[in-house]
Amino acid sequence: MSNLELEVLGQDDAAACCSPMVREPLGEDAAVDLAKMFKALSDPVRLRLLSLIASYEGGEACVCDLTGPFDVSQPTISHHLKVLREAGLVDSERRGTWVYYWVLPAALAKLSALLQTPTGESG
Amino acid sequence: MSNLELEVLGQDDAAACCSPMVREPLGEDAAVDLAKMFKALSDPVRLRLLSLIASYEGGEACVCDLTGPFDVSQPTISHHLKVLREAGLVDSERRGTWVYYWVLPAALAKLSALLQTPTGESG
DNA sequence: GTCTTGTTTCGACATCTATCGATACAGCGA
DNA sequence: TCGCTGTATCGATAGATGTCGAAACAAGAC
Repeated sequence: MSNLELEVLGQDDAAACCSPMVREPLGEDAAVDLAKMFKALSDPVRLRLLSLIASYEGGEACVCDLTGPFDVSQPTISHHLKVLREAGLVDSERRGTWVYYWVLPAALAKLSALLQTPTGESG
Repeated sequence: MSNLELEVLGQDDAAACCSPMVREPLGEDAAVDLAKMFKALSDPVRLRLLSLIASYEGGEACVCDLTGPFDVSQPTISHHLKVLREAGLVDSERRGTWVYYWVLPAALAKLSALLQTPTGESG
């Protein structure tokens, strides 16, 4: 019971990690972590993969569904999926022959919150 | 008068550009454009530069304020600022000897909206 | 165990990128 | 115009990255 309580407190601490980057200067360590995630999003194929995965009914897609819509080879798709996974933007699970991928909403929400601008200032 | 009205309508059209990428699959052209912006954000120094610029009183900073806080040379700072500017994330203006940079909130807002996840789903 | 399908990893390669010091350019005051 | 400060560009370099086909690995059916 006491171990469970400690874990919950730990999660609370971790949740207080991101405010808009325009509010106060980013630290070096935070910038390194965030740059990794943005780098994962900096390729058109990977952006489209992420979007396609998330758009699927049920919010997940099998790799076999992902190799057709792109003009790159299957190993390249695998490579891109690995980059997304290692950046913490998606997770995956093997179910028999097939491997399924899904987007991690918390990671996107973190980046979205980071890029928030002060309310009402849209240009 | 009629020309002004057309321009206003044009701006209204441009504002209706971004919905969350998790909602429906991104197209190829949109992905290429967006990847460029994410690529600009994929370097730790550039992230910190963007954040520092936006955090300044008045929302803008002179290059002379930006060369000190980083462990890279002045030409490297210039190069990074150029990348940010060409990605449409910042704009700049020379005022005599000094060059000032400021963040373009609409660009950040566009990316933030793109990364929005369905309300209430944070993990 | 063999064969098949699906997926990941490997190695090579062309291209891209962050960084540097040197240099060119921009602006100002005397 | 000259000398100075501030900034952008240039050319070179080492390291990173997207892509491919081949090979290795994972799982299922017979």
